[in-house]
Amino acid sequence: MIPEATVARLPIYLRTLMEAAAAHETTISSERLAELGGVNAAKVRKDLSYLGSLGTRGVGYDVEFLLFEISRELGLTRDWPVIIVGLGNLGHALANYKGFGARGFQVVGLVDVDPTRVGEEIAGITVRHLDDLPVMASELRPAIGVIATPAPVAQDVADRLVAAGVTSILNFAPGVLSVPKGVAVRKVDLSIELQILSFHQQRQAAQHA
Amino acid sequence: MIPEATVARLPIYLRTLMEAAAAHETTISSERLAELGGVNAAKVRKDLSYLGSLGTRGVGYDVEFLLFEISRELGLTRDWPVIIVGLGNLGHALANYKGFGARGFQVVGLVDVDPTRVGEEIAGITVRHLDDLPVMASELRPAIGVIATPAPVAQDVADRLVAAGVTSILNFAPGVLSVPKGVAVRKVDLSIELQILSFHQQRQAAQHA
DNA sequence: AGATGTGAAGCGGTTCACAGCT
DNA sequence: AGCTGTGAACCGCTTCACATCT
Repeated sequence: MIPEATVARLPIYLRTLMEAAAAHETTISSERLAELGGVNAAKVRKDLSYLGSLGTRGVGYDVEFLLFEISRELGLTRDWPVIIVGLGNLGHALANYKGFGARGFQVVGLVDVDPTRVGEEIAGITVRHLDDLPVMASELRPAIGVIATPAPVAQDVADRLVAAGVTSILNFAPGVLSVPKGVAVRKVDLSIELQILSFHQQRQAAQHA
Repeated sequence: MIPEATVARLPIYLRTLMEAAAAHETTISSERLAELGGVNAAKVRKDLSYLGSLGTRGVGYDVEFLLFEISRELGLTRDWPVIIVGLGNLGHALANYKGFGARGFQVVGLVDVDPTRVGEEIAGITVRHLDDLPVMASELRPAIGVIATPAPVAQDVADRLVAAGVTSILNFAPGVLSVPKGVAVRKVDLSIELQILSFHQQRQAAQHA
């Protein structure tokens, strides 16, 4: 089984390889891949070895081949329909975010509870009511749900998404979500990141005192 | 020294404690704190022990006291001026994000290169040009820089922020930033998160096949 | 009695160093 | 000769289990 930490780095290799491909490099060493990706070369080799024996000793890795293998491993050779719940500041920005659909993530549905927002069209998609989720689920078969709601309703939204068959959730609301086993949750929490930076900032300041 | 992993969890305890305080609980056990924060009780105790001996055996932790101690450790007892660079979709949303300033993070400056955006007023702050950064730095003394630009210019922006005296960076642009030692960088990468979810989604699908 | 604080064991991930292949 | 693939050492974090204190 591929370690979680490795999975989290595969996207980095993917991006790095795309840059290499764009620069017309056909082959790449673990050394160079590591340098471009900001990691250690041994780690690159170990990570890639989990996907199989993909390189050629004495030569390196074939850029195109590796791109394909990683894409396949990450499940990026197919499209994943995405539903965004909560269209405040952030949800709006996400709905309009172009790079979103870039690699196979297709926003297929937008959901909110605010009656003034329901019916609005954002990035070509009409916002529907949270209560419509079951219907939308059978229509759109969403795989990934993005929660961009205020914290207090995030758990309820998560429950509804899970009930609608979503098994992957990207949560921007602060707080812990509890979901059944088999449902993957990734959390993006701005205020946690800022607080971690604050800690470093304070330590930095203490050193200069 | 406090382990990095512990620092990353302190904000979670902080939020949990604020909920407990709001519910008028005056004392809390590691068990309960763990449950609310979605972690293990032994971990809570070990984490908190790095800040000192803050609890009372047989009783638990005093909510208000612990709130203060964690806040202080994270450097949240003072304000950190924040500058946002890049006011596209995301930067805009960030500039308007209220919860941002909630705990001592004050957005003091907005920067872009697009002449059509420079001069625009967002959330009461006038957008200035990237070239003004040195001047803004001496005026505003920013501690934290938020990069919400397209990937290709992120490194240049980071260099300028560092030159302007910023020692903490929150980077929303994909890719690796190289910064001098002593500068802290936290990365928030939407597409990496989605790709990790894609991996789980694919594994999930494989299991149900 | 009850909950903290912590040595020690356990675990996952990183890094080293080199055998093995081209 | 050169670079991959990988066993083994290492490291940091997690978890256990219990001595310690109120």
